[in-house]
Amino acid sequence: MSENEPTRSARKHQAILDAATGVFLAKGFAGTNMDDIAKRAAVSKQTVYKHFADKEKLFAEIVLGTTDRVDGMVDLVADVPAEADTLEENLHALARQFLAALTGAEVFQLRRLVIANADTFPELGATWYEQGFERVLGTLADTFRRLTEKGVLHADEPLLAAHHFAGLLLWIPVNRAMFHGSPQHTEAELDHYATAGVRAFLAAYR
Amino acid sequence: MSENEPTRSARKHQAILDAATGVFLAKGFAGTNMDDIAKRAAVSKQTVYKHFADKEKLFAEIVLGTTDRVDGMVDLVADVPAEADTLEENLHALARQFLAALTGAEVFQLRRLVIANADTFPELGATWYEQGFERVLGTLADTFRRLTEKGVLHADEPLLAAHHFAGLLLWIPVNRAMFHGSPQHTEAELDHYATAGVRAFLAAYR
DNA sequence: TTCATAGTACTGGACAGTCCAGTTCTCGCT
DNA sequence: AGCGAGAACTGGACTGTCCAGTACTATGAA
Repeated sequence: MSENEPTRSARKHQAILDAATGVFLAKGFAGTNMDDIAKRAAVSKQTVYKHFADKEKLFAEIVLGTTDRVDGMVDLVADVPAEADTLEENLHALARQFLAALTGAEVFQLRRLVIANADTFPELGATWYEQGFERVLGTLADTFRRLTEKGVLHADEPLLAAHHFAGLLLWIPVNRAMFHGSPQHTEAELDHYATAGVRAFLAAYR
Repeated sequence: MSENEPTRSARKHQAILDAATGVFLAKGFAGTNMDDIAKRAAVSKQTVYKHFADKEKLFAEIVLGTTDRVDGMVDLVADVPAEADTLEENLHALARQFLAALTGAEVFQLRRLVIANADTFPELGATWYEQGFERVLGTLADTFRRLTEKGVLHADEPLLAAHHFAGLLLWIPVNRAMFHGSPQHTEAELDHYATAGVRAFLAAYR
C-alpha cells in the first residue's frame, strides 16, 4: 500500500474544511448555512455534524487553522541582514514581501471575518491576532533590536519601532481593503507605499 | 407655537434612531431584530415600519448619519499653527485629540460594524470611509501642504504624509480595538503613542 | 372626526441540528 | 483472495426556533 493515502474519513474532513472556508470567507458567519457547506463539500449534512460538533466549532477551527500560515512571514522578518550599507534595500525588499503576502485577497477577507465576529467570538479574535500578526511583529522587533545592537539602527523600543514600520507600510492598503469589497491595489501603488514607508522609517530610526 | 417643539412623529422617529443605533452597535446587523428596536424605542413595530421602509434602510440611515460628526475633527486638523518653533507641541496636541476622539468606544464599535457588513453593504462602507476618515486626512494633507509651503515641513506628497501620520499614531490602538472586544487603552499608553508617533513623523518630514 | 400609534396576532421563509432507513467503505480474519 | 461486521456515509424528511414584515383592532391625540 502507498504510504499516505488518506482515509475516506480524512478526505471528507478536508473537503468539509475547504468548502466551509470558502463559504465563510465569502458570506460571513451569519450568512453561511450548513446545508450550503455540505453541498459544496459534496457530503451529507450528517457527515458535517459527525466531524464538527456545531457551526461555531467549525468556524473556530477554520480561523485558528490559518495562524500557522504566518510561519513563513516570521522567517522572513527574522532574516534581515545586519549590514549598514544595504539596510535600505533590505528593508525595502522586506516591505515588498510584507505587502505582497498581506494584500492577497484571502488574508483581507479572513481579517474582515475575524473582526466582524469579534463580538461573538472574543477569544477567537484575540488569539488570531496574537498568533498571527503580533508574532510577526515580535520577531521583527527582535530583528530591530539586533540591528540596534550592531549600531545599524536606533530603536530604543524595538516593538514600538516594529509597529511603526507596519503602520507606515500597511495603514493605507489595509484600510482601503477593510471598507471596500476588493483590494484594488496596483503593483505600482504597492511599490510606492513600500518606498515611502521605508524612507520615513529610516529617517526616524537610523 | 414655539419655534421648534418636535412633533410627536419627529420624537418617535428620533427614538427609533437612538434605539436602533444602540442595538446595532451592540449586536451587529444580523444579530439585531426589529422587535428589540421597537421595544427599546418604546414604540410599536408598526411605527418602526412607518418611519423606515425596512431593516436595511434603517441601518444605512444610521451609519451615514454619523459621518457629520467628523466635522469637529476636520476643524481640528485644519487649525494647526504654522510656526516652526512650536510645531512639535502643536502636532502632539493634535495627536492627543485625534486619539481621544477615535478611541471613544462608540467610534470603534461603529467602525467594526461597518467593516463587518462591508460585503452586504459595499457602498455603505465606501461612503462611510470617504465621508469620514478620508475627509479628515484630506484636510490634514492641506495643512501639511501649507506647512510645507512655509518651509516648516517637507512633505512632497502631503496626502501620503497625512496617512503616515495617521498610521504611526493609530496602527496600534486601532488594531487592538478591532480584534479585542473592549478598547483597553490607558491614558499613559495613548500619550506614549502620541509622543513616539509625532517624534517619528517629524524625523521623517521636518 | 381623522390620523398616528399601540398591541398583538399572524404569515412565510430560513436555518441549526436531529433522526432514520438504506448504502458503501474499511479492515481484520480466515 | 474472499468474507463479514462495524463504522462511516447518503439523502431526505422533520422539529423547533427565530425573525422580517403584514394585518387588524382598539386607543389616544390634534
